[in-house]
Amino acid sequence: MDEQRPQTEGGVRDLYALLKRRGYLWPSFEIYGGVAGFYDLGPLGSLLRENVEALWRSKFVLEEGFQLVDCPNITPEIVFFHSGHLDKFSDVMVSCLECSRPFRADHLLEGGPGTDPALIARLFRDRGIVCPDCGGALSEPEEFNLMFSTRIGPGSDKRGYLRPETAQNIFINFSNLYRHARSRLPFGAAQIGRGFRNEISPRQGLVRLREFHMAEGEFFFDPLVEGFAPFSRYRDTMVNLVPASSPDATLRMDLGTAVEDGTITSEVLAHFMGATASFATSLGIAQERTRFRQHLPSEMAHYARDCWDLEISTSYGWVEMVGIADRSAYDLTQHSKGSGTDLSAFRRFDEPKVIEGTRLVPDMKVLGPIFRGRAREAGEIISSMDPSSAGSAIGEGIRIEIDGQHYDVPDNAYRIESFRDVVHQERFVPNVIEPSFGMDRLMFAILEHSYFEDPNRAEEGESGKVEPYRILRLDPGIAPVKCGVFPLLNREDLSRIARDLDADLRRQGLQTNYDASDSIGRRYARMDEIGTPFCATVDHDSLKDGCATIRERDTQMQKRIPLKDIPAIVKRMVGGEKTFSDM
RNA sequence: GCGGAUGUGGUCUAGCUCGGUAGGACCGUAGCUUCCCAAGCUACUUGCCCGGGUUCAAAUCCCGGCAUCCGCACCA
Repeated sequence: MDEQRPQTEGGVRDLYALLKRRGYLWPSFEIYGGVAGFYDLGPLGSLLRENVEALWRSKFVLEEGFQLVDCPNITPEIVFFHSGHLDKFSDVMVSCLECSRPFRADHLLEGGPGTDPALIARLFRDRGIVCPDCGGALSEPEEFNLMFSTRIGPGSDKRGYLRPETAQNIFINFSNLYRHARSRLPFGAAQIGRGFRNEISPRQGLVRLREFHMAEGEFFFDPLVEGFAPFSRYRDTMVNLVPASSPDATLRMDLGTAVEDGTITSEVLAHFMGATASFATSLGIAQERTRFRQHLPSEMAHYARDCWDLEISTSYGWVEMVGIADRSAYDLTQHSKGSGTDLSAFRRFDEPKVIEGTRLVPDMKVLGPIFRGRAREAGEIISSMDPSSAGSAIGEGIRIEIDGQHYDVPDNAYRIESFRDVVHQERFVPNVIEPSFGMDRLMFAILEHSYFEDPNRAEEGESGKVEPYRILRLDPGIAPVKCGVFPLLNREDLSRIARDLDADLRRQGLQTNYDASDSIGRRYARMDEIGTPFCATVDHDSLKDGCATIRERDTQMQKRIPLKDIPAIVKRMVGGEKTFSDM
C-alpha cells in the first residue's frame, strides 16, 4: 500500500487538527484563552473513551475478576500523609537569580531538611549556599506541590487534595474489599476515574495532562505462594522487554521464559504484563510498536519495589502508557499504621500447625485482692511471660513491673499449664501488583496508530495545495461510530428506507451517522476520516431487492446485504465475531 | 519556571517589514444536480488570542497577560 503513516511533527499537527475539526477533542476553556494541560472530549472522543473503558472493564473486571469501585476525587490530607504523596509530591524549589536554573532545595542541602520552606531558607542563609552551576545567589525557597489542594467544608482548615492516583481509595478500602471477596486471596480491585497532577509544564497534547483518566487495578496476593495458575494463559505470550540490567537492548521472548530466567521476578507480575499486552492488542495497537521497560532503581516511585512500563512508540518517542508496579506491602502497611486499623489478611496453612509448650495461667482470684484496679494488667503480664525463662523463678515467686513499680507475685497466683494449640492460619499484610493505565495516552496512541494519509487519493485544492485523503483505521470495536447510513439519492422513497435502517441499527446498540448531503464519495470520505468502519447505502435497487450496499472502510469493498440482516451482521463484525470477507 | 519561535473564521493560510475597507482554499449549512468513492454550480454562516497603550486610524507598532510548539529544567 502506498498509504503513509505520518511520523513527522507536521503529521501530528494534522492529526490534532482533524480531531478538533471532527469533534474528537477540543482544548478546554477555549473561549477564555484555554488553560494548558486540560482537554475536552467532544462527542466522538467521549464515545471513543467509553469504548476503550468498556474493553478495559471486559478485560479486568470480567476476565480477571477485579472488583470495581468508584470513589471520590477529593481526598483528605491524612490519606496522602500516610501514603507518602504529601512528602514525595511536594518539592521545595529554589532558582538561581543569575542563570535562573531551578533546583530542588533538598538536593542542595545535606541531611534531609524536610519540606518547611522557612527552615530551608534559614539553612540556605546559615550555610551560604549559592548556585552550584554559576555561583549566583539563589531565590527564596518556594514550596511546589504537584497535588491540587482545596479545603473541605466552609471555615474549616481541613485540607484536601485532588487525588494524584486512584489507587489510594482501594488501599484504604481494603477491609471492605477483602470481606467482599469472602476473605480469600488473591483478589483484585479496580477503579476507573480521574487523576490530577499540577504539572509544571504540561505538553504534548494528550500525553501530559493536569486532569486525566486512569484505570487502575490493585491485585492483592500472598507473596509466599509460589506460582500463579492463571498465568498459564499468558505463558506463551511474546513480548518485547527492556530490563533494567540491559537498558539499551530489547529482548523478544515469551513471558514464561522471562520468569524462568529471572528477567521478570514473579508470575503474578508477568501475568498482568500479559493481560496488559493482550488489552493493547485488543485496542488495535501493533505488537511491534510496544515494549515493556523496567524502571531503573533511580526512577522508581516512592511506593514501588519494581515496575515495568508498557511503552508505546508514538511520534513523541516511546511513551509510558501503563505502569505495572510491584508495590509490595507498602501502602497497606502505611495505612494500617496511620489509621490504627488492621489491614491484614489471613494465610491459611495447608497443614494446621501444632504448637506445644507450657504457659503461665494467672489466678485472678488471688491477683484481685493484691493488685485491685491493676489486676487485669498484672494478669496479662503474667500470661505473656515465657515459663522457660521464668523457670528458675518458679517456686521462688516471680517479679513483674507495672508503671515502673516492681511487685512480687506469690506462687499461688499462677500455675504452669502445658498446652497444645492447633493453628490454622496467620495474619499477614498482602502484597500488591498494580497495573495502572493512562487512558488519555492510550487514546492518543490508538488515534495516531490508526491515522493514515493516502497521497494517491489526495484532493487538489484550487490553489494547488494538496489535501491528502485521511483515514482513521480504528478497530471496529472501539470506533465511536459503527456505521454510516446513506440514501444514494436524497429522494423520499430512498431516504425513508435509509432512516428505518438507521433506527434499526441504533436499536441494536450501534452508533450510526445518517448523512444525505453532498455526493456519495464525500460521505464515504467523511466516515473514513472519523474512523467509521462500515457504511450502508440504500439505492434504487433496494426498492426491488430489499438489500443495501455495505462498504468496508479499509478495503473499500462492497457487498449487497438484505436490509433486515444488516443490524445483526454489523453487530457481529463490530464484535469481532465475523469479518467483512466472511459475508 | 527560564530561553527561543508562534498566535488571522471550524481547519490551513495571505496580509505584518512600510498602520488606511482582512483575501483565498478546505470544512460546514441550504438549494440545484440524481450520484457508489472528496465532481460541478448558486447562496450562506463563521475570524485578526485577551487586555492596555501610541495614533485621526492598529491584524500590523509598543507593553502586559494567556495559549501553542521547540530546547532546558521538572515530573511518571
